[in-house]
Amino acid sequence: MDYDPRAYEPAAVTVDIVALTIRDGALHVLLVERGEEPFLGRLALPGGFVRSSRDAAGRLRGETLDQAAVRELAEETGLRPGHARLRRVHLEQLATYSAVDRDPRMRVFSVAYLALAADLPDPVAGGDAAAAAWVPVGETRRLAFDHAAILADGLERARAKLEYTPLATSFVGPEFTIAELRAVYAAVWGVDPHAGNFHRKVLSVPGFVVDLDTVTSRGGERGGRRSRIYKAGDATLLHPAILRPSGGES
Amino acid sequence: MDYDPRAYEPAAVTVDIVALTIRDGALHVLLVERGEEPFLGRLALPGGFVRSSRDAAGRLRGETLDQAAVRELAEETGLRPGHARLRRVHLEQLATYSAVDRDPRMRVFSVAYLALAADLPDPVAGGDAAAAAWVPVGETRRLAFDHAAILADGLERARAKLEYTPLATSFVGPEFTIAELRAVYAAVWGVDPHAGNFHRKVLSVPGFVVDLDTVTSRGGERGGRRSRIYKAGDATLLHPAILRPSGGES
DNA sequence: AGAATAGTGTCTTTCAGACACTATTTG
DNA sequence: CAAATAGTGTCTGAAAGACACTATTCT
Repeated sequence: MDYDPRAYEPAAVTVDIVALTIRDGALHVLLVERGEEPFLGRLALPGGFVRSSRDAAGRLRGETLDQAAVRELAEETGLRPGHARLRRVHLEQLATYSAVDRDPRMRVFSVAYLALAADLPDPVAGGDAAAAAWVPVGETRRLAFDHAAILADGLERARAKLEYTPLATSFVGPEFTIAELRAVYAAVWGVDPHAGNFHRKVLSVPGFVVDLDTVTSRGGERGGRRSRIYKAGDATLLHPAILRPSGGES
Repeated sequence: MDYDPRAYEPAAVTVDIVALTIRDGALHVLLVERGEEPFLGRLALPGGFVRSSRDAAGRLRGETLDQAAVRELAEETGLRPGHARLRRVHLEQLATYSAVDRDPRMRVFSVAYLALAADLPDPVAGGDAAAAAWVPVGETRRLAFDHAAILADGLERARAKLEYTPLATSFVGPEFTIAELRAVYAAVWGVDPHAGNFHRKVLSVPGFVVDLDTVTSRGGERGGRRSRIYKAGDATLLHPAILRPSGGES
């Protein structure tokens, strides 16, 4: 692992974020409109370069990839890093993309992150992005760079992890009903699980949800029973899992 | 995404490989002894810098992360890239590690790969490594950098993917018996699945293995029936999954 | 023969999914 | 009341795991 920086073409490392939320029952992804070349005007995932430098004493300074992802998300949403709503965001690393020609300017390695949130505000155009918006995942045409592939990977990760982790609770507020949780699965998977079976199954998984012994203040718009209110439990893995309806094809 | 390379501290991107194989019924990982500082003499995962440059016409040249991983693996094992035995190796990206101080020399982002192989040769000390060897995963003390954490992540990935993918077939030759497959699960998981149930379960998963309608030339050392021979099927996901015995704790 | 290994039968329990049903609330 | 929503009961079939058993081949 000998190394001389000058022997190598400079490489850059960026983070790109697949930020997902649910609005009006549909899964949305945060996209920015690029304000400069390349791909000027094209929609892209929010992201940016990872910062590192040396301080006056020559010590290495910088941010980790996780920190860079939080910073980028904060910039796009206009929230201060450390804001309570940002701390409730689920953030996890997806994968690193390295095609030599993925950015025409230079060698860029992009580390993709998946961010899941319940209630992030409408984005503000930040820094180098001309505009930003939550876009339904079905209406994302012609993304810049290889961001379509990254988005697809992010969606698949989210869909898979709903099965065996309590990740769905990241999409709802701190208190929620079983129906709200089911709406998350419906939005992410594209199929609405059977209400009765879903209800029983969620309650049967130890540590998935905790009953708060309260009910909603009123039923549905046009009638209906009031529902009990739950919060997320302490399970990190769901046993048994909540399987995708299409997950059991044989 | 504006960028000026000179405004940033140079960063390097490396690949580090968690290469696993099974020897004498035990899971082994490929480790090298570092031939230079930092961590001189310490064991480490094989790895190295990703190469990129510009050609005479100024065009960007270089290798992808996947290509770099294959190259590193080839260097350590002494096989030519493209060798048949290398093409049978399962290679997948694990995660990218970014702690600012993980390498004292400079900012280094390490993209970790998981490599699973049946029959790689004894490693040859390559380039910057003083020595290399297959080490039982339980006997890996004090690895360099953050390689202990990377190894742990790689092991967990391998253990988890044995459940729901036909990855176990990567650890055996092109033709194998059910018992050999079971030995893979035993080595990776640390628990030997029940032979009878395992047998029936493997055969019940569509596309996991294909019966070659032949039997081994002889039974066990001290007696025993000859076993049928199978090859890997075309399934990419196992339905139903082969669950870890401890995977169902509630 | 007896030990060792491969492979099968069968039972119990758990869980997914279908579907019908009860419980409650709203207009 | 009727419609809508929450939540339960019950059945069927798939599959996991325990365990006993049969089948075959070695010394």
